[in-house]
Amino acid sequence: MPQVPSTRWCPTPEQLMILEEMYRTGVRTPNASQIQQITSHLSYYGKIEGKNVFYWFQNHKARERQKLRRRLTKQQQQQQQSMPPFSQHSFHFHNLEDGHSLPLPDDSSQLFYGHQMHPQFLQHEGGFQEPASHGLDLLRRLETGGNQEEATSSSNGSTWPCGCEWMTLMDPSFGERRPPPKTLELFPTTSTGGLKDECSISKSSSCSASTN
Amino acid sequence: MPQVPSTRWCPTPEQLMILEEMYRTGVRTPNASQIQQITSHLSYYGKIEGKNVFYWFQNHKARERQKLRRRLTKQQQQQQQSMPPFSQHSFHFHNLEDGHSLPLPDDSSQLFYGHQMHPQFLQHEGGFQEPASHGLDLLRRLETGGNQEEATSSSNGSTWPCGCEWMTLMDPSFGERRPPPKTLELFPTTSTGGLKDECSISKSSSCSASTN
DNA sequence: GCAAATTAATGATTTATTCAAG
DNA sequence: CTTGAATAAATCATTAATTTGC
Repeated sequence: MPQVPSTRWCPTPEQLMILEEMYRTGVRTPNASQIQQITSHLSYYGKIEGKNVFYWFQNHKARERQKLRRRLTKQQQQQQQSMPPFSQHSFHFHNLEDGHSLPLPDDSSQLFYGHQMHPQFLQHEGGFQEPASHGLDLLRRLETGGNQEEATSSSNGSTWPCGCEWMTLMDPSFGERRPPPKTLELFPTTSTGGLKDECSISKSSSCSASTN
Repeated sequence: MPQVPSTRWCPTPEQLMILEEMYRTGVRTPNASQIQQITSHLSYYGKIEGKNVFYWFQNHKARERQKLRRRLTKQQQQQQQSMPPFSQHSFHFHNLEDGHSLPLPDDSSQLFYGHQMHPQFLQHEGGFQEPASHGLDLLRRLETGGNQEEATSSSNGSTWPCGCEWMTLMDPSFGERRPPPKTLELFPTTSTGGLKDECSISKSSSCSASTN
């Protein structure tokens, strides 16, 4: 019996395919409600949570970029090697192995691209016998119209589309796995122990308690 | 009237003082429920959200570390300058301006330190006439005992103490500010436009759709 | 004294890096 | 070795301090 519930999400092929298609279509950094929607759609194909979707886009974006970068620096290095050894300095300071800021294809918006997407959208050869239409029209609705947020940002007004998050979990419906019987680890692994702080209550705050 | 509601959180002096004291006491990376608690405690002194607490610890930790790092590198440079110019090479590769991985005082736990804290804890000279005891015993309860999570992690089992988050906002009670009438900016500033993707549905996933 | 202009702090996001499961 | 998860670093952006000319 599956007594070790496997700690991390394992995407099903369908989920993966849809995510990749969304990425190809331009989705890079979906915001909270978009993630919510994507999650519920993908949950049709298997267990999934919002954070999985979030992390997936983060990682995929980063690693695509990384792939590109490696490819470019490799090219550069080959060019460098094919040059006379004189011109080999001129770096030496700054980017020694990673090319810190290259103009790479990034997301250009917090929102989905509005441009017309490939209309065939995953309908090429029907890789799965799953009711692909199910996830499909939902996704399409995501991209074209049905956003009803943008005025429903409840608490603050700042949309805070991403970045941090927790507090209340979102979907206690999908997963129902019990926590692994960890032994209440107070000092997980890197117990540097001695606290050794260096902070100082430097200055009292600036803006006094105005209701703003 | 305050028609421009100010987009970002401005901590009150009390909030700031409490946060700094918690930091000094060893709190570095509180997890979701801890942030929840801290937030509700601090909300006594003014409007605040969970993400504010999260960001505060992130930033404070990072900037303390940065301060230390700068101090150290400055020392190093001075030492370097007071040396004969022979020994000036020996870096040149790796950390050229930031000392990428120094053994700095970091958080040593996801949880609060259990060690005995200064028992006076903010009770030195009563900087504020606020009922300081209010936030105080609450904080103390945070540090010593009253965690009832660790078994209440609802959805997945992974505590996922931090990192990302959104979906459902947590405290719609504190803030009640309307969203600033932003003009629905679809392409914020850096409209790189062309999408230029480079992705490839590289490989189908590994684990098939097991319910796990 | 006081605003406009500049600079410094710091709240909020994004990106890079690291860890660890499989 | 791939990749989900998490953390740290870098960056952006806004607000407060501070300076400067009047």
